[in-house]
Amino acid sequence: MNYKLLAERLLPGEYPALETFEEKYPPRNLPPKAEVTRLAPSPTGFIHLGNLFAAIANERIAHRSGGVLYLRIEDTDLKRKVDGAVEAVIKALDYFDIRFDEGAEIGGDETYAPWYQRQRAEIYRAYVKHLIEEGRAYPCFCTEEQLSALRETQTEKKEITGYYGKYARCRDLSEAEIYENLDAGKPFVIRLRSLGNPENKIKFRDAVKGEITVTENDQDVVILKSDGIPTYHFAHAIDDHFMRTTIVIRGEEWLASLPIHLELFDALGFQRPRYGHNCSLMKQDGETRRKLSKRKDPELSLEFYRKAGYFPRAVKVYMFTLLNSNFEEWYLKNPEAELNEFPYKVEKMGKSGALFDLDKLNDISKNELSRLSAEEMAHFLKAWAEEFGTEAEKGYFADEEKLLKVLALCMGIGGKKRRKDFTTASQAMKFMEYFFTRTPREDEYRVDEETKNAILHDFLATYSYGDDAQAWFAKVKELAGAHGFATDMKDYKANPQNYKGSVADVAEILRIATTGKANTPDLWTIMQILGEKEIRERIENA
RNA sequence: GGCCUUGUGGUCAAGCGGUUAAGACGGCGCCCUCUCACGGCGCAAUCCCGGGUUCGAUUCCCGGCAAGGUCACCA
Repeated sequence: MNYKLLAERLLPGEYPALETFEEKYPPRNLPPKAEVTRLAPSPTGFIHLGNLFAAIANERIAHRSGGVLYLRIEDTDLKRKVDGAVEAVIKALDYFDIRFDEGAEIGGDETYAPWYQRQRAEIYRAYVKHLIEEGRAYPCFCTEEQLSALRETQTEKKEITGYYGKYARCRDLSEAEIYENLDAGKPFVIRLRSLGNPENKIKFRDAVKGEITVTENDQDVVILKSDGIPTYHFAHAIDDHFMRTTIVIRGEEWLASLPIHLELFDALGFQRPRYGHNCSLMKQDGETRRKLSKRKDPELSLEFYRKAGYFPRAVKVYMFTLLNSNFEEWYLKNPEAELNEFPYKVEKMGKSGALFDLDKLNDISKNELSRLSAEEMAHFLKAWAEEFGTEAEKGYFADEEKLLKVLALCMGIGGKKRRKDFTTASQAMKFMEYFFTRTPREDEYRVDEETKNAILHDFLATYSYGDDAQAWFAKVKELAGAHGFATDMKDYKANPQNYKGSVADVAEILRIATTGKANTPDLWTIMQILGEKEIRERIENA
């Protein structure tokens, strides 16, 4: 068979000599240990935790080594395209401090552009043509129906499904048959003529999994679709070669197609990049666990965290704890250090899929939020409220002085003890609510109406806004004693039968009367912020 | 089903032939305390199973089992 002629018929026209691509996209001029990594999403615009997980890994590996992180868009499947998706991806990752050095819609060094695969058609086709000329690729005229029929019979016979060996019908088409099909105008795809044998096991060193065994590929996979666009596998080989990727960190769902990629790199005569397959995030689902799924699990979406008002750094810290097993210990020892100072190691990446643990994230969130200054917290909350808050909540930011006071109180900023009352911005807004509006009573008084009224009345009678915390509490104690409540907690615990209750119960009445809640931060401070007029009004109406 | 990966408390995990098997989250209890939150102290809870190798296996080997992934002209 004259492959040269066939190639010309299949992909007519002049293509640049292959060496010109090598020259056009030369090896990068980087320090010896620098790694080039990438993120290669398809333009669906949906970016999720799994993406972020991989993004952080790739970003750290590139930037810690003085290398490059770039963004490539895998838009070979038109069905997946969504407008504005690329910007959405960039924005979403930027929220977590992940910046690309170059890539689609980013620019940077243009040497390795374009970053949209659809714009790289010429390169792919040149190589496909070359493969055809070498007899390593061939046209396949099988229809979708034929292919699914094939799959069915294979399944029935309990054989491995796919296009390989004796089932690769078009592989051994005669020259005459091929031209006959072509002349008839039948659509075709180009398949790789695989030379592999699944009996052969290859030892492969995965950067995160370590030594693994892979089975040689024998599938004649499609490399060029009937629309003239390459499949992912082929584009991956070409692009990661010419964009000079040194290491590919991707989800372990790709492990199964690794044999294909290895064969492709070899067939093209390219040096393979290193690969690291990281585990996927799992979720407990009844008895079993499964991969977090886009349809069932809202917490997979990054948007979920933004809406709820999780602090971006908190999500990132959580990702780090899952990504590198020694991160948590390091962070405990270096609480003041920048996240980027952490010595990220590919070898420290987990080998098994971790269950996504919201409790853990929440704990981290509390801690991260408690590290903020009042100003930083105000800034964060304001940005959140503007986008997601209610009208009332937006109003909290009108009186900045008061807001900062509230925050200082809520978080104990400036004081001896930090409070950790909330994990998200939306919780924080709820937490601060009673400072800004009179909220409906959430907790009920645990004393009868008469006692309550008497206590509130007497409290107001002696209340003085100018009292300091100690003087204030002394009065509360006095009030407690006058109404038959214990003033000393120890004594109360020893002899509860002697009293109607304790100062704690009296304080609770005052607390509910002013805030509507039985549990709040320090009452005296709250009263100081609210102001005398407001306190009196609230208590009188309680 | 074939192929691949993984298997230490409820969760994330350290561990690399000899340990009282770290630590964190969660749970429980106590202390602090006007409530809550914070903080401090403490408790319970783990090496998937079966064979080897070895004086000794969580650790090495083999075999099961279980879980996950993947088998497209999607990525």
